[in-house]
Amino acid sequence: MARPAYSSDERERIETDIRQAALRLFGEHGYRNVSLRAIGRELDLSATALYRYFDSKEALLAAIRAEGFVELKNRLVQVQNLEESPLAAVATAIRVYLDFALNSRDLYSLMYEFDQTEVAEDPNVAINRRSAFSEAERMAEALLKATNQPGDPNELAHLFWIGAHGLAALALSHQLDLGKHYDALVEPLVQTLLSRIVIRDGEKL
Amino acid sequence: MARPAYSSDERERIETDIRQAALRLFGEHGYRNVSLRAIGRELDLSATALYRYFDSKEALLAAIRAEGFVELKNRLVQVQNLEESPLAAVATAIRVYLDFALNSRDLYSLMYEFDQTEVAEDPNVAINRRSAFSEAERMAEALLKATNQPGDPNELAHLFWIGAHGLAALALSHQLDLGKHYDALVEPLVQTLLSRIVIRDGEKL
DNA sequence: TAGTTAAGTTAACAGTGTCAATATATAAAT
DNA sequence: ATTTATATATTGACACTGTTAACTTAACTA
Repeated sequence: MARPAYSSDERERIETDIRQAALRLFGEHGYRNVSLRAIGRELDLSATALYRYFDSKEALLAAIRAEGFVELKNRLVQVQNLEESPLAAVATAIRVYLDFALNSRDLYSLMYEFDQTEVAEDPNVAINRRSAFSEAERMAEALLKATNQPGDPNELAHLFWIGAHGLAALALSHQLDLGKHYDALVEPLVQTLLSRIVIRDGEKL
Repeated sequence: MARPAYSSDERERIETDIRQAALRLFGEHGYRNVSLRAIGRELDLSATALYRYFDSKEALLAAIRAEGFVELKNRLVQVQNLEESPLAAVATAIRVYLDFALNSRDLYSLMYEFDQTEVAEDPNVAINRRSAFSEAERMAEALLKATNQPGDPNELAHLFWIGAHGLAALALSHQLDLGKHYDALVEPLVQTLLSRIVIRDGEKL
């Protein structure tokens, strides 16, 4: 009996290489215009070899999406670990979210692309997306608790997410030059979102 | 010398038919999965005949996008004509925007899809998009004037747009079930956005 | 009637995602 | 050491894609 020629680590490494090469090419030329053959060429593999790692081109895209939400979640977790007050955490998180969207715009675009064959989202993507969002909920919950106010953490988290994503999406679809209007828009947006929370005297933003 | 066999009206009609058939198919199966042959089949035309009306499949998509922004602008204009107070106009406009996004979700998705070959947007799309946005600016300006407050109408309009689009985008990418949370989310969002404006006593929303 | 030309078709091209058949190499079993 | 099993990868093929060039058709004017 034969055993796998590749160790689990090696396999994972190749899988990651494929994801990264694909992400770069998708970002450069657009998902539609990147062929599996082109991805394979980048890694000295044939197009069909990719099928050992992903069921289809669409599945490869889903894997990239899923990993993007993991990365986003990690950054949001880190914010909570570093920031002390819940209020500061939320304000920083919104900036971190925007940095992620704008600096990894290829990845972020793929994560939120609407144009999917099926209305149903890839299950793995959905899980990781919810996992990232739950960090926003945790922050909202902490904020409500700290300010001693009633309110639904889920609803508040949605408001934050809506604001951050709305800003990012407009910036990415050429509707907004964030480089130019960053301070003029991000500040008021954060302030507006936080205005729903009564800030205690002396609390620092 | 021969003259066009089709009148200008007839040509425009066919062009519209193509756009509509393409939009429907794109919505059903996704842009990537709809071939020009499939669009032609729908209209009893060969795929190549479409090239008499659009330079490429991408140009057909751009035409659909452009027309979407015209429709959106028209609805925003209508809101201003019907609503009396600037405050009511803004609140209604946000709901109209969301209705448009959710009821014409295929069209709206195409309008805001990130995945474009070129970073440069189609010029015609850009013009119509700005034209729609300028209606939001007009409303913001009227609102500031009516409440007798300082502030940049452009910045305020951006905040409205960010909120509306952020909400719509999350709803469209499966992150939000607006049918379930419409009241719970749209109301607070509108309130939050309007909280930047000091509302005079007795003014009706 | 002849000439001009927009509208549409057909045939072909290079390139696509994907699958079946095949080769290659490595680890275990004999 | 040789055989055997099997994960990995390649090759060749399939139906289909967007697009172009060459061609046909039909309607208008001169």
